[in-house]
Amino acid sequence: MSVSERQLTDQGKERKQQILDAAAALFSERGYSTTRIADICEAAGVAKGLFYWYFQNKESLYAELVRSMRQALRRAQGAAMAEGTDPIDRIRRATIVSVHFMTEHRAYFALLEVERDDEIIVEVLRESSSLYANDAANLIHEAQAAGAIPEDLDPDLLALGVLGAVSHFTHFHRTGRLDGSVEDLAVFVAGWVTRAIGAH
Amino acid sequence: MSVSERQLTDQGKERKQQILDAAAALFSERGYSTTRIADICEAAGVAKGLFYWYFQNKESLYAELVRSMRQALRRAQGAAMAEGTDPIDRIRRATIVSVHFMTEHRAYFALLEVERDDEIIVEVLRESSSLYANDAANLIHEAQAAGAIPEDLDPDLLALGVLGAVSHFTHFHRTGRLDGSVEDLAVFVAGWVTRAIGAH
Amino acid sequence: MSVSERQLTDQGKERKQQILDAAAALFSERGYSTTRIADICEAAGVAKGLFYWYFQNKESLYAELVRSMRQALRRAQGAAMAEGTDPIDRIRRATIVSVHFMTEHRAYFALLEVERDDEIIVEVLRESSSLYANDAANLIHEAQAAGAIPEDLDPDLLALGVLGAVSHFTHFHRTGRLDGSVEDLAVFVAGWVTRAIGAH
Amino acid sequence: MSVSERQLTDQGKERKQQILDAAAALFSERGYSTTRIADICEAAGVAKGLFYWYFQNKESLYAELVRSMRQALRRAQGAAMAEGTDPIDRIRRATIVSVHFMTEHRAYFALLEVERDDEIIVEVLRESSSLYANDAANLIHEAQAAGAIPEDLDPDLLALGVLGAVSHFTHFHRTGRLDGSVEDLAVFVAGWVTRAIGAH
DNA sequence: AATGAATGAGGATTCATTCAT
DNA sequence: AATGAATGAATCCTCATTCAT
Repeated sequence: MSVSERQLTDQGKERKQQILDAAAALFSERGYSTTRIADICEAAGVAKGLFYWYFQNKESLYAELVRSMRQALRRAQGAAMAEGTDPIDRIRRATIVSVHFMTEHRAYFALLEVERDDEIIVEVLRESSSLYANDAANLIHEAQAAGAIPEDLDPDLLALGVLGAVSHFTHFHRTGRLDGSVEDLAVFVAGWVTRAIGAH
Repeated sequence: MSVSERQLTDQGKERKQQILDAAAALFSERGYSTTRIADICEAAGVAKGLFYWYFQNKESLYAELVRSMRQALRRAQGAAMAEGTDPIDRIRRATIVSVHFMTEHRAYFALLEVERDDEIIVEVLRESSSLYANDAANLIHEAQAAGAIPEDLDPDLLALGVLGAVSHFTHFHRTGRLDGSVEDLAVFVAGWVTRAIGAH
Repeated sequence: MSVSERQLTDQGKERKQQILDAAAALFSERGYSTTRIADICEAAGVAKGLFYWYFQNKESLYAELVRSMRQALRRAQGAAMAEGTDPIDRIRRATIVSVHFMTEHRAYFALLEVERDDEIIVEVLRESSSLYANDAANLIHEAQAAGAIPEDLDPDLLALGVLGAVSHFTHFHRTGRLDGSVEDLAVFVAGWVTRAIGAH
Repeated sequence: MSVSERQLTDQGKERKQQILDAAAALFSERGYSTTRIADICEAAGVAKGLFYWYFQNKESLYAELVRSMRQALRRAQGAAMAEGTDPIDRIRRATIVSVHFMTEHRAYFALLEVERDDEIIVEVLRESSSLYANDAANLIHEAQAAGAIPEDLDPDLLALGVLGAVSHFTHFHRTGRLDGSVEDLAVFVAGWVTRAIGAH
């Protein structure tokens, strides 16, 4: 019976989470390739061999980490975009929520910036980011229809811009190049994207 | 005699460049840690031992690659920012030039996105990006003094935003998520940052 | 209470046999060291931990397999050798029976050809083969006394020859290098050894 | 440049042979799977990493060992079979030479009896044995045409018998179950196969 | 009896770096 | 300058065996 088709007990799920958490912390702190499986296990307080009871290998642990984080972010964004009807306002809210979420879970989001060599991981990352870009593009389109954003701007490009802005500003925050409060940063980023997409 | 103080002949410089080029191609294609020194030497057509005649180690080769690329970009930006006197216009020009430059030398700029585990590499990258951010901040400051940008926006944040926008739009281009011409993209990005910094 | 002195219920004996059968099949198919205990348990449909309720370890399972097979072969040979009084004829019969038996239980006899690294396994194998060689040597001796086999041939060498012939012809059969019927093969081998021991 | 396409210098060939010899000794002494690559390197007096300069992995070292030994045996047999014109005599000579050769190089031939799990190795072994069987079959055929061997015996089966006899008797010798001189053994085996193939 | 999680020693392999020539 | 052989630390992963339940 291979790892993936293993049916976990409640205790098993907990153990697995322990390992995931330990890995997330170490990856974001010292990087992916610098973190040894032995380190992860030690941090989680389990034997080295147990790692392979729960995960196929290092890479698949990483993929799982990224996937779970993406889901959480998606939920937060979804909630923010659902409220209100003004599309511009919803983009603003989603931006603010995203900045908060990504700075709060900095350990997890730092993971997105480690090594992007492996095909599988590249795939997961791309998939994960395009979801948000899609949502944003839809909202922008809506806003353009309502006359709130100039029609001559490509909605897909604008959406990528929004996505990139959030990820870049939180990146700067993560790497210690910003010192104000997260609250202020979120508002600033929301303002930045609002202006950038040409909203009036 | 250590590597750094070695006096290279013309032929030596060529040889070294061969290695640098091979490394750049491989790094950007398969990533930093996935590329072995043996691969680089094979691609450059030299023996493995020769690598250490020209470079201290793998890390310092990387640093050299990044540094040389930064200098080239700097020159291009410098020329663009020097022309004209309107600060906003100079930001626009620098943005356009940067987008062009970074997409033209995509192999090199992909290097900036490899994993950032090693302290030295992190340092080189940070140093390299802050130069541009600095220039931008100065221009923005100037524009604010001239009343072309609202005073209540933090110039440093805006500068980071400009830097981030250029780097993420070219990233999307590099990873194949944009299909229009580079010309169009550069103009779009210039527009994006102009609006985002609140220029009127 | 150690494994060996465990008193098994009927159901227990069945379970144990399930494991033995699964192991025999896997060993002969993929070899001893390539077969993991986990594989055996999965094939037998029991949990990994249960293995150690019935067996001391992997090696002793193997020894048990070999021993039980040897006994069965011994019984078959014994019956064949008991009938009739002509020693040469008894060797022929035993040979024919052995070839039949070993080809019928090919899965089991393939086990004898796994690697022989472990001391214990070597011991079991040697013990097992020398019994047959002994029987054969006695018959040959008898035949020599009766003038049916030249006295100048060493009976022990001849006996080993008989043993070897049976085992290698069935080996060739097992590995697919012979295609005729088992019936024919058995007769051929009997003829081969009869001639080889110099019977007239 | 992968291992196989590496062009070795004279010194390199020597080094490689050192490793091969050390491996042969260890394999035959303690078995294939029990011998670690670290052991081989230690015995050969080289660093662990160097192993992979000369060999792809453990398995391919083994295959190379088997191949080289087969060639040597083939040469010896070839010489023996070439002399004289009587086919039966040539089989006798080849048998005697083989027994001598295989007992002299016992370390190498013991290798044929270790682990046969891996596909590649099975292939090498089969290939290696079928060459000899082929030669023998041809000689037997010739002898049958000349009326020296009964026509009703299948020459291919007889040839396998010859092959098996040589390998079994030398196996018994190797494992210490025979104590006479090699000279005597060789003569005995030659007699055994001569009688067994029905020569008169 | 039975389960499946947990342990940890062990071994193969990689690869940056050094060295003799 | 150049070569390619040599080194050995580092690390992933396997798997027999034990343990708690």
